Amino acid sequence: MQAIQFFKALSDATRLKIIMLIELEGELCVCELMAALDENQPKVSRHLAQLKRLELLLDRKQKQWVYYRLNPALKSWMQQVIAESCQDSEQFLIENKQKLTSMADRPTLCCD
Amino acid sequence: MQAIQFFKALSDATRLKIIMLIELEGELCVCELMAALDENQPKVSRHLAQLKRLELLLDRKQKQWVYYRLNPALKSWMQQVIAESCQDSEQFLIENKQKLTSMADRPTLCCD
DNA sequence: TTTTTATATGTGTTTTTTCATATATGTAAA
DNA sequence: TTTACATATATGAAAAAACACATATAAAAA
Repeated sequence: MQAIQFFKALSDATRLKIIMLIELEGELCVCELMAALDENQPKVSRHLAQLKRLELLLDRKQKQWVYYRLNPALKSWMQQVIAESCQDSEQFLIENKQKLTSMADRPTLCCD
Repeated sequence: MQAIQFFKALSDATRLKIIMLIELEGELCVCELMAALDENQPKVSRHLAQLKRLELLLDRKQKQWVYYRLNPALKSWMQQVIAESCQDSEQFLIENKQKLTSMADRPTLCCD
């Protein structure tokens, strides 16, 4: 992936928040992202599909849930950008982290 | 400036190239950017105005030219992002660097 | 099997972004 | 002053992106 595509992927608030929340949590499924972002399912799903198509995210299906994680094959400067911008965006994410934590019936990852 | 605005600013090829060329050259005026990018004046000017409004660039007038440079007040992670993406974009910029170098009647900076 | 929950996608609309053309400003030289 | 040139801005059209709604698929539960 080229720099320009990378920046385009991060230039939408929904996608940027998805990337940052996954950076913080390691892995999140669609319904967790819906709760954290307080957005409807098709909207979240579409942005995830775009990020997957661009190979920023990988997905993995477990039972009825699809979990998304950052693609470890991302160029390292891009991984750094995600980590650094995330550190600088406490305020940008504060509500979303709160909503994720207080989500009802949050699926558990512990048991494969 | 927040991360989202920063990524939006870099998400257009013309703006990204402007930023990268200025990173490489230190300072460039509108007519040099027109030559390097092979784009018309209003287009270059509009993107420069946007980058200046976002405080990514500062400008300075000398004779009839307006020179643009990176704003040194930019957060350091943002400066790093510019430097790193620039290093990773040799191919993206190769024609533009060539066109800048071979520009006819390129204004000189030496004499204030 | 039927129902429920989770996720994905097709379609039409709205919003945002980009761009070309026209116009304006400011400076320097004639 | 006028003119010429470099640069800046305004406006409307076109293109691209994001959106909502409806529907489709798939897996789990009843």
